[in-house]
Amino acid sequence: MDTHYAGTPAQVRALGAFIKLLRAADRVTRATGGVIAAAGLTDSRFGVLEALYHLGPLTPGELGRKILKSAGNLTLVIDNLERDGLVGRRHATDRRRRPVALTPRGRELVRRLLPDHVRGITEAFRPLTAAEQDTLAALCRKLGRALEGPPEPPPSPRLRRVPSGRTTA
Amino acid sequence: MDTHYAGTPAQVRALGAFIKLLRAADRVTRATGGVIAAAGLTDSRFGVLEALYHLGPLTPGELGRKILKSAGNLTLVIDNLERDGLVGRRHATDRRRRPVALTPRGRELVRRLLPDHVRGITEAFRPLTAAEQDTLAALCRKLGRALEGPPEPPPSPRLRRVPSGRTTA
DNA sequence: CGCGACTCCTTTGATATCAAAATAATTGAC
DNA sequence: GTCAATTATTTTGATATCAAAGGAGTCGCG
Repeated sequence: MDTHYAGTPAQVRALGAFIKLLRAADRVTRATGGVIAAAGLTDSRFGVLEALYHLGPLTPGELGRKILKSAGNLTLVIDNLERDGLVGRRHATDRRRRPVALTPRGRELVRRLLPDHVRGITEAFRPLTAAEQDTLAALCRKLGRALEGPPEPPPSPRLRRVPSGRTTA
Repeated sequence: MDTHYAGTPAQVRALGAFIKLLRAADRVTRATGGVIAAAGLTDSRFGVLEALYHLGPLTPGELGRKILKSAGNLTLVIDNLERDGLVGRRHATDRRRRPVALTPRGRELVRRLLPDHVRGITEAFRPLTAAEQDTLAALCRKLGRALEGPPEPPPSPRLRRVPSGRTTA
């Protein structure tokens, strides 16, 4: 849908780019979702499995930061993956942080799906030349990086607490 | 997250573009969602309101095709908007197709939110130059169009039905 | 050693999302 | 006029999503 908004040229341009960006993302997601859906997975589940496949066991907090899901959502997604025997929660020294790891079955599923999934993505991007794909990636990266917000500071030694109220806003 | 996939150069390139496209779309959605959320709306609700604002009353089927939501989802989203007094379902000659229209209150809400929403989008895209925004839009459009699938054929005269079974797959 | 501050994850409540099935309405052949 | 085929929307069931609240666990000050 073209924009119907009557604004400044900068606004019309940004709105047009915004709509087309979201549409393209939606289209490629739908175009490439078949392999995942055929395996009985959802995008979110596959995202969790894929992250664990590439990076090894991760705590829910680490997973949430990697794949940009809220803690509450991840609890449910991990619960369902565990129920299906694709991941397992491990115990660790710090019992607040429970790493999630792939089971052998989960690892095998990702190993089997990834090549087809990647082939599907490559096929979906075929309408763009290699140079166009590089340009698209560079622009998306520039935009995404700028909107990332400042990186979280590394964990610092605890501040001494003061008697009156919290130290944070 | 950079790709960790060891594939052909074309695959690595497409995968990189894919990830960055989805990340950028996610980032701009989150960056621009504040105005909508502050008004107590979700992205989907606002999408419905915005489509009705620009295009006038639409049936759920037409809305679904415009904003790419399933019929079942739209029923719920429209139900909630109707409950909140922002849209109304109308009766039509063909009682299967019930157009949805903005109420005066819904129209006023969109009229009030749109300028701020568009300003937010323009601000979010500021990290890209005007030329870069145009290039991004053109590439996304090219990609999105290619993945659209053939447009639905216009409604055609009914085929004569044959006695044995259905004519469609 | 006790306890408050803080971290991490789970639970809760509401909403969104889809596919599939069900229901309601229309259309046209016989 | 009847009825099968078709169209459009709703309902159902399962899952995903978030924000906020709650529970479990850790840490360091006094």
